Amino acid sequence: MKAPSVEVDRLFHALGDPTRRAILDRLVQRPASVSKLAEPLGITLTAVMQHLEILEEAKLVHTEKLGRVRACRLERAGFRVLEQWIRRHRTEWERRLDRLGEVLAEDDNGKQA
Amino acid sequence: MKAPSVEVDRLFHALGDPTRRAILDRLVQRPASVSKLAEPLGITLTAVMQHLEILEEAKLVHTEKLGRVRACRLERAGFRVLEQWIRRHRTEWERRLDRLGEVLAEDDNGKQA
DNA sequence: AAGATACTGAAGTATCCACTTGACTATTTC
DNA sequence: GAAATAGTCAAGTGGATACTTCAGTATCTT
Repeated sequence: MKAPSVEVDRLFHALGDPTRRAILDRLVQRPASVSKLAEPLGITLTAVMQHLEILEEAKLVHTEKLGRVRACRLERAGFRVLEQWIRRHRTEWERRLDRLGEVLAEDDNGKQA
Repeated sequence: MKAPSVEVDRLFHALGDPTRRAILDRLVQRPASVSKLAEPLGITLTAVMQHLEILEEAKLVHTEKLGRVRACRLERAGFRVLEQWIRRHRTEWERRLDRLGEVLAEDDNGKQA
């Protein structure tokens, strides 16, 4: 019954590339066309397109072709998946780390021998 | 003045692999040795070691060799980087998405023509 | 001390990934 | 309608990545 992690895979993979995070940072400022996005990145249009596909699959970006221009903007869904993943993990994670803290404190006492 | 993104790179890259997330999920339950981690994964010890190196570089896991066993446990730092990244981005992200929402609402009105 | 256990290191492989080139298509704009 | 613009498609390349095997090396255990 475990959720298929493919969604999370795609998300983290998308976020794992600095060029893609740069694109996101750019789109936070304002929506943009593919060529506007490519300009400061120093890579070809084609490469940007490929990044955009990955960002779209991760539901971090939505694009839409209007005339000859492809308009790109942020999408909410991907970011929600990220927040959910964190929320779902934070609790157990913190519990485990707290328990660890206790153990390590004991270790430190023991270490004085 | 931009923070070097190499830390975030490592983090998202580490989280982008399902085997590594499985290892983390395992370590949330309890600390474990390399072979205990390898057991349910169906891959070699060596492969697990390689994943562990990546998780260590991302500061998600700490390992320590005790006798002939390498003890693996969660580490706080990586998770903190993740939470910080989100916190730092959430605000602008939400602002942008809200503004988008307005624009899209307008579009929807316009669409009725 | 001999054997088992738990890794470790080096090297190899197959696949993926970011990126390119170059030829092409669809839209403006003149 | 010709030229410029904005993107698209197919194919290829080089370097990472996720593994593997196999031959060690420490560290228990008996």
